Amino acid sequence: MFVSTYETSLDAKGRVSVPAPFRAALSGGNRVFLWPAIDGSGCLEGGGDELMSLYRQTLARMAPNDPNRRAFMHTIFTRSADLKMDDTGRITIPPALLKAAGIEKQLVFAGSFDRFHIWEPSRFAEFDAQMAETARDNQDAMAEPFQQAMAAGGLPGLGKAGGE
Amino acid sequence: MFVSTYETSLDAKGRVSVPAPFRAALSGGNRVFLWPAIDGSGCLEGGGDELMSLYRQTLARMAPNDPNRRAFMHTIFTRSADLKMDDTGRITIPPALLKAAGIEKQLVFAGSFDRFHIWEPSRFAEFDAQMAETARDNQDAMAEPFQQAMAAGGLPGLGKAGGE
DNA sequence: TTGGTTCCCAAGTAAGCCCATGCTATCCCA
DNA sequence: TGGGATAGCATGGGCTTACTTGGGAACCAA
Repeated sequence: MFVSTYETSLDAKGRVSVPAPFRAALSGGNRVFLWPAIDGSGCLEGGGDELMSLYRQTLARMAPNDPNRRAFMHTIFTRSADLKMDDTGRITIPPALLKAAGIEKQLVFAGSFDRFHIWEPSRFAEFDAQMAETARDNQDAMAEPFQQAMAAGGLPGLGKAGGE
Repeated sequence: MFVSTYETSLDAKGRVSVPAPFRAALSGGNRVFLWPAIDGSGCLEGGGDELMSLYRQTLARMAPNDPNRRAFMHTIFTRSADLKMDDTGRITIPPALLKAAGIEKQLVFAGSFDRFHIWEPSRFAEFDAQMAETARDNQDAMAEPFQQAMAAGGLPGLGKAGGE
C-alpha cells in the first residue's frame, strides 16, 4: 500500500531513489511503470507489476472496437515508461516525463493507496491545498460509504460487534 | 509487452533499429510484420510471430464465405511486409509503407501492449494529444472495467481479499 | 558491370550495474 | 533517560556492458 509523501531530488545523473516504503509496496518487484496522469493534473502516475496487470485485465474487459479502449491503451501503455530499479532502488525518469510534470530537480513522491504520484513540489503544494479544501467541504460524500464499510467489516480495532 | 515510445530515424541506407525493449517483447524471434493500420489513422501497425499467429486463429474462426474475412485477410496479410531483423536488430521498411505513413527520416515507435505502431512524428504528436483528451474526458468508461478487474484479481499490494 | 541487399565488423555513447561512503533512525544497554 | 552501537537507507562515483549507428565487404539480380 502506497502511503505518505516523500520529497527528494534527482542526483547528478538524473536518478531518484524510490522511497523505501514504496519499494516495499511494490512487493519485491523491481519494475516501475510511470506515465503522465490521465486526469491532466500535471503529475506522473506510477505503479508496479501488479497495477499494470490490473490494467491489462481492464483492457481485456473493454470491447476491442471501443474508441475509449484505444485512448486508454495509449495513455497508459504507450505514454508510460517501463523502468527498472537498480540495486539501491533508484530509477531514471525519462526527460519527456520530467518535462510533462515540470520537474527539474526537486520532486515529491505521493502515495495513493494502490499507486503513487510524482509531483513537482510547487504543483504538489497547490494540489494538496485544493484536495484538503474539497475534502473538508464534502465530508458527507465519505460518510455513507464509510458507514457501509464499517457495517460490513466491523469497527477497526474493536471487532465486528464493536465490543471491548 | 510493448510499452513506451521511442523516437529514432532511418539511416542512410534506410534502416531502423527496432528499440531493444521491443525486440525483447518479440520474445527472441527476428521476424517482424508491418502493415498500414486498419483503422486508417495513418500509421503502421506491427508485431511478431505471436501476434500473427493470433490473427491466423482469428481467420480460422471466421466463416470461409464471410466477405469480411476476405477484407480482413487482405488488410493484415496481403498488405503486410514480412521483415527480418538483422544481427543488430534493424529492419528496412519498404518504401510503400513509409509513404503510406508519411515517414521520411524521423519516426516514432509506439508500444501498444500486444503490438506496436510506427508513426511520422508530427502525426504522432497530433494523435497523442487527441488520445490524451479522449481519455481525460472519458475516465468513467475505464473506471468500471478497472473496478471489475480489481474485484476479480485483488488490489495491488493487498492480495485478493484486500486485507492487511 | 551496376545497383541494390544482406551480412558483418567496428566504434562511440549511453545506460545499467556494482561498490563505497555518510547519514539517520532505531534499538539496546547502562 | 541518555548514550553508544548498528542496520538500513540515500547518495555519489566508477566501471562494464550492451545498444545504436555508421560504414565496408560479399552476394544476388538486372
